[in-house]
Amino acid sequence: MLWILPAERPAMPAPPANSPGIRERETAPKNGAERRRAGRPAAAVLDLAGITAAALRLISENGYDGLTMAALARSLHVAPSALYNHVESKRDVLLLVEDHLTALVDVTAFAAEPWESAVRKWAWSYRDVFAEHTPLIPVIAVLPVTDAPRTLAMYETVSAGFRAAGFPEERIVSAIVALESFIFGSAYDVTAPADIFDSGSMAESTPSFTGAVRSLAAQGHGKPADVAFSLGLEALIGGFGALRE
Amino acid sequence: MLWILPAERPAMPAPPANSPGIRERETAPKNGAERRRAGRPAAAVLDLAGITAAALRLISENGYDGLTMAALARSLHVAPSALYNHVESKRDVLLLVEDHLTALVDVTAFAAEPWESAVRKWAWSYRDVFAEHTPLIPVIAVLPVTDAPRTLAMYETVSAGFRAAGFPEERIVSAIVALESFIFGSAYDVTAPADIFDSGSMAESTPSFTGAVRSLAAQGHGKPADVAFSLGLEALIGGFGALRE
DNA sequence: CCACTAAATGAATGCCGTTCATTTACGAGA
DNA sequence: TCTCGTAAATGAACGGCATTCATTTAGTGG
Repeated sequence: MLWILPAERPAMPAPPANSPGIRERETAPKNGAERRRAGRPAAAVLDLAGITAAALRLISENGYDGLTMAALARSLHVAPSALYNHVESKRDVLLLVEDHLTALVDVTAFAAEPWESAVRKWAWSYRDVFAEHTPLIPVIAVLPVTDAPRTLAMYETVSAGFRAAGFPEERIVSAIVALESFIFGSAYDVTAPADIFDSGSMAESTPSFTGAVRSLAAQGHGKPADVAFSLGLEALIGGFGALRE
Repeated sequence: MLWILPAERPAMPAPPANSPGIRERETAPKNGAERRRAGRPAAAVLDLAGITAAALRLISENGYDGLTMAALARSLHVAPSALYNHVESKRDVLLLVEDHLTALVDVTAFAAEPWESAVRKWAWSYRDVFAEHTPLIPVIAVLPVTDAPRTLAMYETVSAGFRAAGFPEERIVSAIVALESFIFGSAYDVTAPADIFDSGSMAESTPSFTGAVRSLAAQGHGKPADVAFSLGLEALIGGFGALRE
C-alpha cells in the first residue's frame, strides 16, 4: 500500500556524490559513476519525494513508455529492487505522480469568484493537467479517495463551492462526478491526432458526417478539442446551474 | 501415470514442453489434441473473424489481463507467431475487438424517435458497451476513423440524426465529440469500486465532501455511476437542444 | 513443372515488473 | 557497550510479455 506522504520530511536532497573530506574511498574511483557497495548506506538515497520527481522527469522526457522501474532506478542511481523498499508496485509510483499533479489543478477560483466561472476555471485547469497524463486516467478512475489525500482536498474545495452556490446537497457528488467524467474523456480527446476525423476513401458513403467535419474545419476557430470541450462544459454548467436553489 | 488430455482444454495449463509426457506422444497420437506439424496447413486455421471471436472470449473469461498473444494463440491451437501472419501487433487485435463492439452500440433510435430520446438511447448504449471494455478507450481515443469503418458508420448515423433535428452543421462534430468524451469518462466511472468516495480517516477534515457523499448515499436511488451519468447526460442534451434551429 | 507466396512451427530476443537472499548501517534496550 | 532488530541498499534471479526470424510446408499462377 501507498504510504501517505509525510509533511515534507527534511528531505535530505541527493547527498553530493562524495561528501567532502571525511572519509576518502580507498580505491577512489574518480570517474563519475561511483558504484555504491551493497548494504544500507549511511544516508538514505531514496525517498518518496525524490521518486516522484524522478518519475515526473522521466515522463516529461520520454512519455509514459519511458517510465519503467528500471529507468526510474537508473535515474536515481539505484538498483531497481531498491525502489521496492519505498513503494509496493509501479502502480504506487503512478499514484505518487497523480497526487502531485492533482495539486496543480487550480481550485482557487472557488474562493473568490461566482460558481459558474469557478467551475469553468477548475474544469479547464483539470483537463489541461491530465491531457498531458492520460495514462493516469485509468488509475484515477479506480482510485479510492482515501489513497489520494490531495485529490480528496480538491473534492473538498469543489464540493464546498457547490454547496455555497446553493447546490442541493444530494446532487453535489453526482454533479462533480459527471464533470470529472467529461473532463477525463476530453483529456483523451486533446491527444487525438489532427486528422482523426478524416474519413478518407469512405467520404462518399458518409456524406452527413463528412460534411459536418468539413464545416467545422471551415469555421475553424481554435483547436477542435477545445471547441468541443467548451461546448460541452458550457452545456453542463448551464444545466447544473439550473439545479441551484 | 494417468494422462488424460482434455478434448477442448478449457483453462488447464499446458504441460511443460520438456515433460516426459511429450515422449509418450509418439506412442499415443490418437487423442484429440493432435499436434500440427510445421508448414502451411491444407486449410487455413486462422482468420480475422476467428481471432476476434477468440479475443472476445478470452476477455470475457479473464478480462483484459487475460488477453495476451500467447493466450490468444493457445485458445486457437496455434503458435503465437502464427498470429502475426494476420495481424501486425496486439494493437491490431484490440482494434478488431473495438470494431466489433462499436457495431453493438444501438443507433436505431435515430431513425425512429425524436432527437432527444435518440441521443439518450445511443449514449446509454454506448456507455454500457464500453464500461465493460475500458482498456479499449485509450485505443479508441487516438484511432483515426479511417481505420474503424463501423465506428465511422456510427458517426454517420448520429450526425445525420443531429442534422435532421436542425443542428447547425458546424457544431455537429463538436457536440458529438463532447458527448463521446462524457461517455468514455463515464464508462470508467462504472468500473470504480463502490467505496471509492469513502474518505475514511480524513472525513473530519473534509466535512463538505463527506456530507455530500453521505447525502447521496442516503438518497441512494440506483447506482451512483448511473445517477451521475443521467445527470450529466440530461444537462448535455438540454444544453445542446437549445442549439437547434 | 517451377517459382513464389501464404501460413504454419519453434526457437530466440529483449524488456518488463517483481522477488529473494544477502550485505550493511543505524538505533533502542539490556 | 554490546547486541539485536529493522531499514535500505545490492545483485541475481524469475516468469511473462510482445515480437522476430529462420524454417517448413501447401497451394497457385505463369
